Amino acid sequence: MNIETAASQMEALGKPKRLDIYRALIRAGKEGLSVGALQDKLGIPGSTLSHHLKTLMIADLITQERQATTLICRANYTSVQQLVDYLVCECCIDSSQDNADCEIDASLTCS
Amino acid sequence: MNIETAASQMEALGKPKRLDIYRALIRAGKEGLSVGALQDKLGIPGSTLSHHLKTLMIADLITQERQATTLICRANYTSVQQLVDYLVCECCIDSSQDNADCEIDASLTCS
DNA sequence: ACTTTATTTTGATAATTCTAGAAATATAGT
DNA sequence: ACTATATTTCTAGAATTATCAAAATAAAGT
Repeated sequence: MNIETAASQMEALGKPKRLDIYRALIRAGKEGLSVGALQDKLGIPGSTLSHHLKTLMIADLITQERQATTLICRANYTSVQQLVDYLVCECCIDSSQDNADCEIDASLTCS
Repeated sequence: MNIETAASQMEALGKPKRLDIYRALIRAGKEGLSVGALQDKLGIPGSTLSHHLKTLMIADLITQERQATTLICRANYTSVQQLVDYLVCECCIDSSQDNADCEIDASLTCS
């Protein structure tokens, strides 16, 4: 992971509509969702949705697989994990203090 | 956490310079870094740096504390954790498949 | 070939954002 | 009050981005 990649991924997730799209795909799991299903679910015009999906694709945050005329979109779980790692996994390494009580907790506690 | 907040935080981290600033603060730990120290370390002009810090502040990703004439900046560890939770913690909930083998791993394995 | 369905590309406009020099402000020491 | 240090605000130009209607493309059924 380099900083340009990480920043472009963050940027891709940095607009409410694209974050919405991405989270819908995270929720959808392995089955994914077609472009049309996303369009119905989120109420975004096709051309706009297509642009946003392209941005997420270029950032390697989602994948697409064609099934006849429909395109199935899926979240790329590996890349988001690497992104999160890049963001927080060097916590406190430049600190001269004792890091034992570093406030950041690397284990996510999903509620 | 709502989608506007999450998106604005992602957007704040979505430019290489700001991500660099943020990661420098993550690495610095509780001690934090002054604006001037960041300027020296990253080679960013003062006015540009100040704008970026303001963006990170508004997004609640960092905090600032004045010590005489210098401003100490620190990463807000709580907010980034909430952000990561928001991003991945609803993984697969809309899936009709068995989620047991969901590919996403909620526990970060920092290497 | 034609039609239908699904999605992307084109193109154009509006809006936002990045950047950094110059000037202004804030704080504290002399 | 004056000076020095640290940081922010002002300003403006360049660059990027978001949006979506309309046209184009892709795939498969009739």
